[in-house]
Amino acid sequence: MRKGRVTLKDIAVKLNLSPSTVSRALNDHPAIGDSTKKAVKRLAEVLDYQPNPMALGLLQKKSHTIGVIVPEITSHFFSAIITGIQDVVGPTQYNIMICISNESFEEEVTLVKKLSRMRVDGILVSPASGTKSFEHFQNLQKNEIPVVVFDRDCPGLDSDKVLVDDYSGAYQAVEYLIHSGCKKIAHLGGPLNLSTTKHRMQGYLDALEKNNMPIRKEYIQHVQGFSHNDGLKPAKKLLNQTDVPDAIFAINDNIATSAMHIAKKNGLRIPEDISIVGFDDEPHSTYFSPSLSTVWQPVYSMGMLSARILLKRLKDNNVAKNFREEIFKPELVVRASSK
Amino acid sequence: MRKGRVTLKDIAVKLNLSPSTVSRALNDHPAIGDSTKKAVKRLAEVLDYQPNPMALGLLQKKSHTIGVIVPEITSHFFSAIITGIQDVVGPTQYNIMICISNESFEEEVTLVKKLSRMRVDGILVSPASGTKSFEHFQNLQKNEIPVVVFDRDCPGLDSDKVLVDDYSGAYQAVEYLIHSGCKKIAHLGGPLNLSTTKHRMQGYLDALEKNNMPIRKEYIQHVQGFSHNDGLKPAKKLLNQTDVPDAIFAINDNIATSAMHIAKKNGLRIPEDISIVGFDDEPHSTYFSPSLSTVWQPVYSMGMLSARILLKRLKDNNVAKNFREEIFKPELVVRASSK
DNA sequence: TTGTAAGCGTTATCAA
DNA sequence: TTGATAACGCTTACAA
Repeated sequence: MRKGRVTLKDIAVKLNLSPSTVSRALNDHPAIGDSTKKAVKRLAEVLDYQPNPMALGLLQKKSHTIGVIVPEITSHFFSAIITGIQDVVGPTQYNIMICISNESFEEEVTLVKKLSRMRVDGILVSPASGTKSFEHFQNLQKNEIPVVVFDRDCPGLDSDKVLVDDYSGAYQAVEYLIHSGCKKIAHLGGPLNLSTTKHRMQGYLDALEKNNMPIRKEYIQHVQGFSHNDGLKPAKKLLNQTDVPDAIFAINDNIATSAMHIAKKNGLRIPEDISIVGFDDEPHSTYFSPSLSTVWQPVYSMGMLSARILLKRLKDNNVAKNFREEIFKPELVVRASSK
Repeated sequence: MRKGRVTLKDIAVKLNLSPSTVSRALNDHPAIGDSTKKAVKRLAEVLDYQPNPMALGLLQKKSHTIGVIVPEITSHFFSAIITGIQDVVGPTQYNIMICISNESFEEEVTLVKKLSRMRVDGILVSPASGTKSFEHFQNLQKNEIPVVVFDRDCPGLDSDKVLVDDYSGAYQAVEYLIHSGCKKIAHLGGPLNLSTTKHRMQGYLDALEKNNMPIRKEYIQHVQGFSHNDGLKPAKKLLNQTDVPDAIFAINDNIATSAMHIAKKNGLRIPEDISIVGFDDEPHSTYFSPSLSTVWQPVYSMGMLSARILLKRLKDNNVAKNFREEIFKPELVVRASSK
């Protein structure tokens, strides 16, 4: 009695009832008398009864837990998505297990296995930049664990998806640079196999082409990761050539700051000599000098929608086989780092 | 058979064994024959058997889950701590459930209840800035859930603690400002009831006093939250008075950037007219212009140690009643925002 | 309106 | 060396 938590049985004994009656009373079963219901609920309250989720889970073959796999949490981008997810899932019966893959395919696979072993009811995932194959996600689906992919697409994977029109965001940014008079627009692209990298790159290329601007290979560099340091070397390559670009469209805000750093170091004035545009609209980007022009994405909404789609699927017992694909529109935000 | 996951029983049936034998074989019980062990393990491998953690949890009254409560995850500070925790806990049998209180006492209480209901085996927590009472943590302890507090102290709460010598960090920073010739050193403090706020403030006050500098009330302002925007108003109050400070020691890097922002706007040169020092050493602080002087904290180590202490306690069945209190030393990092 | 009993998947105890 | 059984806490037919 002193040991361990209060159980249904404890309440049953104290009230001279059977555990099943207590269970039904707490679950507002119609066949239970009002007086017993009240008595049970009162005692449960007093004893601070908390149903054991493991017993429930075992019985219902559900963990009531949703796994969330993100590449990292330091950026506002992913942490805002997580906030969106939490705000939707929080009020429900589900718990969230946040896992960080550190942009590593291997860690992602490990996490997926772990979550699968845990019997999570569903998974929200934005794949690592190193992720090229999606077997691990398909294994989840084989185990009837629904997967919702967000932000970074997994081409070929049949699942619900909540994405951003990266192509449009990039196109907007580059077309704006063109219209502002830039003639030599460079691109600092992301890790090569990411869908976001590809789509933004395509937006960049198409914007140039549609505006009859030449595509110059030496104006395209790719970073290996998304942190400031990852951008320094590629930015140097871009800015240390004889025919210096007069604009850089960067894969994200961090990399844009790498470009700003190198540009300043090389004595270039921003935006007079070179315009710089990022992607993501990280909060602190506003406070750099000059403040960074960038492409905003509806991150919070993405998180919420991803969670809602998963919850709906769980509610419907994962029967619907028609997967949803939702695509959000990003928006260019012009600040002081561009003309 | 087709439905649901592979269980011990499935394996047992296929091999004409009893479930208990299979269980023992998988757990390398000495009394099981080598040949059966091999057969069982092989089949388990083939069938991709994954033990059901809920069954185990029910039996052992353990969830094998550790709850982590942090006020936010956007700062490098907390996300690095989380990384430290993950790196220690990841290789063990335990899972981590990361929860974000959004600096709100109410949300923190809700999270604690949720984790308690979940039967987490232990909790690592850094309290919200709104948290003044610690009953919710004491309730956990009553339920024999060990609590390790990190970074932000809970005065009066008996538990393991992993803290930083904020006093020393602040003292170092302010004394350095004094030695560099600043005469009018202001402080942008944090939310009032946080231990970190108090200790850094005391370090600031003592450094002034020990160096025979006057303490001027009008040079002390407090922010309500830790984001850039929270710092703008207090920074204005500090910098829009007639006798403008020639140095600001800010509670963290975000707030320091608020001060930088207002200082620049007011036409002050940094560091010629005013020195600014932050706290936390956020990675992007290096890339502001001028790069920010700040106080570094061993965040990753803090996360690792907190996790290790909790794991140790779990291993020892939470018997030891002598709580550990570990205090890390922070270090001043001088960059370009100060003389 | 309430109680009984079975079962979810696993391990530990006892017996064989 | 292995098997049968009970137990963990809960829900749900089925019975009363």
